[in-house]
Amino acid sequence: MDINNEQSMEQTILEVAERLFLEKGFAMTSTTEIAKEVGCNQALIHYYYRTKDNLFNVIFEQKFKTFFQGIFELQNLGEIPFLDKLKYIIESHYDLLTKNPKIPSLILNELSRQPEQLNTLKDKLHTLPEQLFAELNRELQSEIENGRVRNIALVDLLISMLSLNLALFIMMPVVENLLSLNETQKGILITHRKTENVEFILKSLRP
Amino acid sequence: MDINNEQSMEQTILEVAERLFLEKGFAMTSTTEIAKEVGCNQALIHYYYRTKDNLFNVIFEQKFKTFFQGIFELQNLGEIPFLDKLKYIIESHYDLLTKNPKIPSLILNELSRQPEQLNTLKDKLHTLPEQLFAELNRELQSEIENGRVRNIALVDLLISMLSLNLALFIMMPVVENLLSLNETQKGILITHRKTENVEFILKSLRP
DNA sequence: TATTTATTTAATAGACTTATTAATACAACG
DNA sequence: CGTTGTATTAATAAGTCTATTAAATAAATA
Repeated sequence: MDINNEQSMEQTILEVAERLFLEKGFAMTSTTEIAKEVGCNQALIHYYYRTKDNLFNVIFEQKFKTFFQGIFELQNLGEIPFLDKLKYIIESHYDLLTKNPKIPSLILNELSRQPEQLNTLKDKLHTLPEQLFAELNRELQSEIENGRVRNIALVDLLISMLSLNLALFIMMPVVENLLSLNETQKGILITHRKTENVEFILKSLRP
Repeated sequence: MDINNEQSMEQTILEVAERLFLEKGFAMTSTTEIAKEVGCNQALIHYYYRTKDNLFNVIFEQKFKTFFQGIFELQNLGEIPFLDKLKYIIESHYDLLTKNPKIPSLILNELSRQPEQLNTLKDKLHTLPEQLFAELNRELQSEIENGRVRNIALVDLLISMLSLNLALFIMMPVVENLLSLNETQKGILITHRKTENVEFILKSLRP
């Protein structure tokens, strides 16, 4: 496990902990186990991170940010047509999920463990999506008025987009097992559902 | 907690355990805590159910069955048009989720804890969906050929349906918190998304 | 080199967990 | 009434988990 010649212990612990927390969640991962995988003494975990909670929150906060900032940083889209923009947003979001397939489950599981955490995190996300929403809404209304998109509320559209993208990744551990998918097949499914989701949404928006 | 004058202890334990497992998951619920909520001695849990694992699996299996049988028992639909049938399936599924909003999270969380469990459960679900799928596929193909539905694979349609229905309930704990929804508002959202999902899907299927 | 500082370990306290066992209360029944 | 079987409890073994402390080692610095 530890051919981490050059890497600092502190960093190695963080990485191992991240992997284990993502795999098995907070409750099912012990500092003892992290230490064993790192190949160090268990006290060292506490030396660097004081408490298990703290270690977890360091990781969690980082993942949370990665994730939500990834969703909202949709600048430099400029003046492309609305539906193209939508396609781009769906695909970016899907790509983000593909790169971080286990973050959603982590967030959903652990936020119900410590719901207060949400308020702390809400503040730290000053990347206010309001602006983005407002602009998208303006464009959507314009498309509807011009008869290029059927009548639909932005919030409903966004929930549907989010649902279609997110669900596959949340269900993946079960799907994988149930259908006995190997890595290749899993990859094919993921790639396929990306285009499928875009098509499904755009087709639904036709006037 | 226990004005369970007439109910047997064995049953009370099961019900309290069910509630706690659904609320907080397997790892975060101790037999000590279950006993405390039931108002009995902790040894009694083990007297009736031997191990915590066993108690959990009794509950889990039952929920798993409730859930998947609920999905697949779509008899007596008879000769109604394909799109009506689809609407009915989506709505039934959504109603099932509304009645059991926490089961999906339970299944997703705990199946990754003990993946072997899936094989056991797979066998017990002899309600083979193959027949249903075959029939649905026949009807879908017919609709496509007759130009009443755009070209789409059944499996993709089903995944999209499942995703749209499931995602809201899985995200609900976070959504609820993030938007500070009270029970009423939550109910409104859930009701609204039911019709929205049906519309979103049917609109997408237009040729 | 000597001394301070940072890293790492061994040992362990203290809390909690699951599970078992033996003892007790309670019921039914002959 | 006394006996038998079930339901329930108290006590506790054995293990794990987090966190702390003091000692040992390694690194840095003067």
